[in-house]
Amino acid sequence: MPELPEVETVATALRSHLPGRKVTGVTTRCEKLRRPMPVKALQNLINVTIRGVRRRAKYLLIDMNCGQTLVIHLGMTGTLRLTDKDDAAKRHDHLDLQLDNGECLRFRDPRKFGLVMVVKPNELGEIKELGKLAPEPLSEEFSSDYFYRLSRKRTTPVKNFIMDQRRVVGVGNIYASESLFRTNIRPTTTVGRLGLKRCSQLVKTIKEVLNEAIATGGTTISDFHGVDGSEGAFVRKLQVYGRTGKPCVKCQEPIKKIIIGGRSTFYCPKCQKR
DNA sequence: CGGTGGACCTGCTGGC
DNA sequence: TGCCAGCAGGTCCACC
Repeated sequence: MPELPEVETVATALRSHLPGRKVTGVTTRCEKLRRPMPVKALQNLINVTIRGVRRRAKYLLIDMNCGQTLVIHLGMTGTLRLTDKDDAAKRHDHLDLQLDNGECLRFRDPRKFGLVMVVKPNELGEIKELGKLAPEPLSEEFSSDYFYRLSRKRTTPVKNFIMDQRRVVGVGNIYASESLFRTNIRPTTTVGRLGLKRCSQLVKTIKEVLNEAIATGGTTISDFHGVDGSEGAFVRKLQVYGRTGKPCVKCQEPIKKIIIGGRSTFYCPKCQKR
């Protein structure tokens, strides 16, 4: 799925297309994703103009002129595309917003782990999904001190910790493995045992990896792509993710794959220390 | 509260 | 060639 860089890539693209456009029609083809499709609230967006597009964590926030915000989470397999209004919808195209320029914002999500909500912006913090979110990883609030303080006495593996959206948002399974590889930290390491120096390196590296991924338009694994269908280029910079058995780019040792917290995790057993 | 494991969905693929 | 277990970028909830 889309982790922060992929969502940011989508948000940036939408920002240059959507603001000022008026919604002329809404079509829903699915009753329930992670939550029930808010059909009525979506219908109320007809004839409303789009004010702007923001991102918070892995959520896309499309602010409307009526004072409502359309919240979309892409889950594992969600995509947003701008299509021509005449393009026939395919299986798993769950939501269309027709626009006044003849285009259509189309949300597709085969696995239905995504989320569509319509809320008032001042209620964003009260929504369960958005209320408990941690600082943005690219903000100053996500600092070495913050990380060090928060991780003391925590016994969870460092990989789980950096993927926990209550500690820092936006880091998912790919960038977690990549960030730990670059800092030579083994994913299984108990986070509370990392010293300030390694915490500091990890924080810095997470920012670096996310920024690089944003700069290259994200990572395309199977079905992520930009709103125009383009593919993310960060996939070519992956050093451990999905490289089981292949030589480590630093030491040639075969990359190992293990399961942590139910998720595939990749690391170099020689470079990455406990 | 903290940590873990399963559930939620559908589609693709690797290995027999 | 064909089948199916296993796996997929996320989040939530129940349980210890």
